[in-house]
Amino acid sequence: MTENTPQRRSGRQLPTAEQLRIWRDFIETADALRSELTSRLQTESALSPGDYAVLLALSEADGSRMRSSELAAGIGWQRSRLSHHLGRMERRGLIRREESAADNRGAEVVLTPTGAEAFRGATYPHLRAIRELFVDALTPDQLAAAGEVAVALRAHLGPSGKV
Amino acid sequence: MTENTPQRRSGRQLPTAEQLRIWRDFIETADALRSELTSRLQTESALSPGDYAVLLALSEADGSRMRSSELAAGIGWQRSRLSHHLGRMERRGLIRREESAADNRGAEVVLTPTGAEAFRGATYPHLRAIRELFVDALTPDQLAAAGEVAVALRAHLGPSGKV
DNA sequence: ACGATATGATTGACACGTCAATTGGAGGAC
DNA sequence: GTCCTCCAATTGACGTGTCAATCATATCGT
Repeated sequence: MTENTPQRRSGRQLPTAEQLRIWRDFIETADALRSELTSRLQTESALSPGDYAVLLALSEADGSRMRSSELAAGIGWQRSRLSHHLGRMERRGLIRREESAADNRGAEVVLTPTGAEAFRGATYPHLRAIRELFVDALTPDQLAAAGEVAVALRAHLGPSGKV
Repeated sequence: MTENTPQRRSGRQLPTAEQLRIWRDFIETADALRSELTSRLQTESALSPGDYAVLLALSEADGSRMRSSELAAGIGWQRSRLSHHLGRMERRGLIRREESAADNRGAEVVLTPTGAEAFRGATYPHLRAIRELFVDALTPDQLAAAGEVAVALRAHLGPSGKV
């Protein structure tokens, strides 16, 4: 337990030390990246990644409005998460909630001018940050490889239907 | 804004649609992976990734005890985060806090038998899950590529010293 | 029409994370 | 010894995320 006993690589089920190192590099780097991007978005635009995802979906939506459940599905969130988040965004004036005409249970989420403005201001710096922190860090080959790795992982993960 | 206007690729600063797709695949997959692993750890061992990190560091420490600030540095957390987390773990009996003999300001974090037991029970399933979800999903080449991508991203990100 | 059930959305409780402010001892200058 | 400053750690406020429970409306079967 305390020594690095030579692995019986006869092939039971545990990753080797090298595989584990790669795993940690991978997941920690992804985290560091997400965290840096979050911090830039926050300081440059006063938006969280969640805010950005919601505003992006809304600004692409017909009439800048969506049914709450469609929005949740579109960005892959649980309804409960969206509901909490919309509450916070509504307090800040980024969105507004209206009753749905078609279904009295439903709610429609509407982009406010304030929200649209915040999104416009955030888009360019955000995309630039992605380019700086991700795209520019990799060679074209590495970028392609990253894409393939992601696809392979997702395929192995997702047959059960997760997103 | 609503049409996909042909990008002036004359090379300003924004990622192309393809680069953006890879970025999203990458970051969302990493998230999905983290989330699935978290969920397994939780259901199989009733531990969060944070708990696991703390218990791992403590169980490797001399005497199963560490100064709080060393622990924070070891797992790369802010002190405040650790403090909050230790509070929750202490309530569950996984660790204990003692005053440091050497420095009356300091605190020592001690692994309890309960905590040691929880960690023992969690280790094997957790490593197996990493193998199943990550290692087994990739060809050896892809695994190596994932490692290189992580290193390149970190290098580009970290010269300033982030972790 | 009416009761059972399904669905859209919200709520409450709680874990987790960050930031800023605070507490209280350590250590140096004098 | 007395300040002043530094440092370890905690605390409070608040945003974020999950899970389970709740509420109200729709909808289906009869």
